[in-house]
Amino acid sequence: MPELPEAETIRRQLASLVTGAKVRHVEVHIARSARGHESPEELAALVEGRTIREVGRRGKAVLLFLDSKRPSTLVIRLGMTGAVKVVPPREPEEKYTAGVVELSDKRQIRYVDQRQFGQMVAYQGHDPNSMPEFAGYGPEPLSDAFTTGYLKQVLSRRSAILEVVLMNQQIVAGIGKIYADEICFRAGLRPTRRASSLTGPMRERLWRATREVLTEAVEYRGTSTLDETYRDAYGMPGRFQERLFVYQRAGEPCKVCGTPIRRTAMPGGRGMHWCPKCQK
DNA sequence: AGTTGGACCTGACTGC
DNA sequence: TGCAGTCAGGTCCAAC
Repeated sequence: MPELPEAETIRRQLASLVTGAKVRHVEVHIARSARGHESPEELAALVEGRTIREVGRRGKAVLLFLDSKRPSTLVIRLGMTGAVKVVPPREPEEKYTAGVVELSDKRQIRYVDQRQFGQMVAYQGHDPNSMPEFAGYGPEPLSDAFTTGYLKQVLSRRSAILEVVLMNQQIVAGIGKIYADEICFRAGLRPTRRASSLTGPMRERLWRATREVLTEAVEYRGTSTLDETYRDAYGMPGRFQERLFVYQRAGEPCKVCGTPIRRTAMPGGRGMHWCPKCQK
């Protein structure tokens, strides 16, 4: 599912493909995917006729910053199965195409979302902090605001398990199931352990693992496992699945010590994957 | 306030 | 072969 590395991959590709392009027309094909608006027209009015000045990202969301005079932002939250592609005109439309942004050069930015957990929503202005979806969001894990001091401050007060805390966007933005599992593995910490139980050295390892895993995953252009529908803006799969140590590897031998990887249900019933020998 | 559990959604998979 | 049931998970909301 698209998390920070997948959203960042799409951001970079969109930036090179559509920066400077003008939006001619916007169509909403799945109303649910534009549920933040009263009507498709309301969304279109904030986007049509404007020029894409910059492409940004906040957590797992891709942001198209439009115009500078009457600034607005088109936010695309990818949810579980969202994908954003830039296609030539008259490319056959695939199933679950939720929104189409037609550019004045006739190319289209297509937003496809099979499970429709994602969302396309536009706002006036360019400041993500003023948008309700990002209210209270934690720091970007690859920014300078993400430090071991910050981790101490937020983790020491949390009784929830580490996996849940890592996936909490209010603590740190952009981490979901895949990378929470992988970060815990590389930090040598069980995802089942209470966040407040981490010692200083453990937080140091967690901080380092977070930066390393996410940075490497961006370099590999995200993760596309067998049942992941994730594709980048060119329709290509990512390659980080080659580098997964634990995610979706229950029962398979640990790549470090050979012990079978375990799967434990976390609150809510979702699986956490971890090595009982490498992670304490 | 923090934590937990259910709902949303569809396709893939399992078991009878 | 077919069909019901289960699982997957990002995020919101309700309940404890």
